[in-house]
Amino acid sequence: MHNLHDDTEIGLKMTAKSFWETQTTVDIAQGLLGCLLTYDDGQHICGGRIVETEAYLGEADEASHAYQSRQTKSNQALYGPGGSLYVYTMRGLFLLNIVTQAVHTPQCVLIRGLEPTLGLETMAKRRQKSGVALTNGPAKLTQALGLLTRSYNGLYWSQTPLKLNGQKRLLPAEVCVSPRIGVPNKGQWTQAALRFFVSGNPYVSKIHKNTIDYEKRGWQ
DNA sequence: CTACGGATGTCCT
DNA sequence: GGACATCCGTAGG
Repeated sequence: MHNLHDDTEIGLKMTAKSFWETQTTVDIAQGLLGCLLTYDDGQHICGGRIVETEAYLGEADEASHAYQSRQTKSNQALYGPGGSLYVYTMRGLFLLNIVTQAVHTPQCVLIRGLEPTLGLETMAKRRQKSGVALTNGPAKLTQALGLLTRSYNGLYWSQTPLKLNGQKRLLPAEVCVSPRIGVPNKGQWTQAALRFFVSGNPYVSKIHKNTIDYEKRGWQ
């Protein structure tokens, strides 16, 4: 993640195309940890710090929707430019990914966990839950944010009601790495260390309770 | 904590 | 028509 930290007298420049297209997807997945993500559904602005991500590595990756260059109407956005959104639905739920790399290189980062900082009441109302269950999963956080549409699928993130800010990024004290969640029977791609999370943060999905850092929540 | 079943859109035959 | 999917909630040990 070398060049993530370099231009950070003012933080990460996520509006720059080069942020998404000149670094590896793995570096971007790690670099997004600690960045602020918010969404305005027109009524309320909600959001928080990204605490968990996964990298999906395109044609070669058996877990990727673009495995073997698969191209369908619903995964088309993966083939777009870095920094555009890939919103995927499964079982009636919405999952938020950000495309990485240049056009026709269908890689992305899945946002899996958020530490809420903005609009907590609204998110609790939408989720009918409180505490970590607000945003400790990829479909939980889209429900909390109110991002329940695919209308921004394929658009560059800054042209949508979604905001990403790496300029006041919190730094993880330690980044943990593990296999991705929900990728069974895919050989080395099931095992691949492509999930990244803030060690000890309570909003990481499926975190072991005895590893939670209640004091600093994994931040420096 | 683990295990299962729900509920739903998309793709392919 | 059927299989399956980047999941979630809850029941039960």
